[in-house]
Amino acid sequence: MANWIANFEELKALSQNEQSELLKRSNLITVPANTVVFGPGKVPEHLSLIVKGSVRVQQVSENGREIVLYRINGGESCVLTTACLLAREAYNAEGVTETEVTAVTIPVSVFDAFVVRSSVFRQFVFSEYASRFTDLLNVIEDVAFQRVDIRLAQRLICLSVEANNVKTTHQLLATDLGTAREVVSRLLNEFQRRGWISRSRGLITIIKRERLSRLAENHT
Amino acid sequence: MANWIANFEELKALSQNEQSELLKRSNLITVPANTVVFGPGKVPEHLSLIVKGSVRVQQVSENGREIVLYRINGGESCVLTTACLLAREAYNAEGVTETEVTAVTIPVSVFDAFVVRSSVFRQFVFSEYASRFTDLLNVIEDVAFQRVDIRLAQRLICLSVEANNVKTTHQLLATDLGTAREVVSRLLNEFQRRGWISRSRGLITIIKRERLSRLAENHT
DNA sequence: CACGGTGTGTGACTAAGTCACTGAACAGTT
DNA sequence: AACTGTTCAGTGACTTAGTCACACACCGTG
Repeated sequence: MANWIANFEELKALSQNEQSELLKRSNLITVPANTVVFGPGKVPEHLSLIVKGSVRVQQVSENGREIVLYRINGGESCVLTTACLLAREAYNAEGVTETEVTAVTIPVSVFDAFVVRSSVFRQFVFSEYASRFTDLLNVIEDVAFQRVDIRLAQRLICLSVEANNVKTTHQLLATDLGTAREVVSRLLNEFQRRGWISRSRGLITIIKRERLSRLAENHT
Repeated sequence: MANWIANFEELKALSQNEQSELLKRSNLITVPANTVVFGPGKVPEHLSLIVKGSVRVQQVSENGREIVLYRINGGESCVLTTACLLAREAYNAEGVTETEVTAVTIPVSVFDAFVVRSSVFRQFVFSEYASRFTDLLNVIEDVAFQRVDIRLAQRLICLSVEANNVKTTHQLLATDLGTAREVVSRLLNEFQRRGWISRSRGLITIIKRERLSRLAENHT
C-alpha cells in the first residue's frame, strides 16, 4: 500500500511531483473494525482519506436513537467532517469503522497547500463536499417523506446484492434508517408473513427478491 | 451598495487589491421576493453571495410535501448548492427568495482564482461549507428524533422574537418543519386550547411566551 | 354581492414511535 | 452438562404523526 494514491480515481491526475510530495507529507494508518474514529470529544486534527475499508458516520440523539448519515468507503475522504469539526462547536455525529480500515492522514497545513497548488486536488475536495451534501439530502428526503417499510426493503436489497443471506441485527437496520428497533422487527415480521424473507438470530434470508424490489422501487 | 464586501464579515480581511478585483469581476443583482432562484431545471452557473435579504432552500418530495433545509441571509453564500448543482446529477432542492434579495454573482473561474490566491477567501468558503453542513445535521436530528410539537414551539418562538404577532400560514410552518399542514393546524389548536396562543387567518399571536419556551427548551 | 383562490377545521383511518416487558439464543465458565 | 450474563428478538398497549376526503370561512376583485 505504498502508493495509496492509486486508490483515488480523482487524484491519479496529480503530477508525479505532487504525488510523491503528498506521499511524503502524509501518514498511512490502520484501524481495527468497530472503532470510534471521531465523535463528540474526539476531534481529529487531520484530514483523513480512506484507502480501504468503510467508515459509518452516524448521528446520535439524546434519547439514544441513532441514524446513519453516510458511509465513507475506499477512495473517499472525510473532508466534511473534518472541516466541520474544526470550524464549529461540538456536534453529535460520530464515525465508526465497519471493517478494518486503512487510511491516510494529512495535516491541515498540507491540505491547505495542496488546495492552493493543485487544481486536481481542489476538484477532488469540492466533489467530495458535493457527494456528502447529496448524501445528506437523500437522508433528509428519506426520513422526512419516505415510508419505513419501503426504506427497509431498499436497505435489504442493497445489503443482499451478492448473497441472499444478510448478516445483521434489527438494531443495526434501525440505525441505518433512523427508526426504532421494534419498528424494524415488526416490518420484518410482516415481510416474513408474506413469505418474502425468513429470519433467524442475526440473519435474514431473502426469499422473494423481486417482491422486495417492487416494494423498494415501485412503492407498491 | 457599491462595496458589498463590507457586508461579509469574513471577507473584510481581503487586501485592498483583492477587494477591488473581486468587485470588478463580480455582478450585483436584485431579485424580487418569492422568486425561485434555483432548482431542478434551473441550474446556476455562478457562485452567489447574498448581500441583503433571505433565500429559503427547501427540498421537495414527489407527493408534494416540502421541508426547509436552511436559509441563507445577508453575508452568507450559496457555495454548497452551487458546488452540488455543478458537480452532480439533478437533485430536487430549490431556492426561493423570501424578501427582495440583493446578491452578487461570481463566475466559477473567478471563484477558483480567489480560492487559490487568498487564504481569507478560502477560509470563507470552507466555513460556509461547514455552516451549511451543520444546518443539515440539525434538520436531520430534528426530523428523525424530535417531536413535532416541540419543533413547532421552537419555530414560533424564533419567529416572534421582535413582536408577539407572527404573520404566517399553517402551510408555511408545516414546510419549515417538514410535516403536514393538518398536523400543524391540530397542534396550534392544542396550543390555543391551553391559552398559549390565539389564531386568526394568516396570523398567530403569542400569549404565554414562557410556556411555549418551556415546551421548546425543557421538552415539558 | 357573487366568485375564485387561499387558508383553516375535522373525523376517520393508517403508519410510526414508545414503553415495558418476556423470552430465546449464544458464549464463556465452572 | 448446568449455570450465568449478554445480546437479540417478539409483543401488547398506547401515543404521536401523517394521510385522505372533505366542509367551510375569509378576502380581494370584478
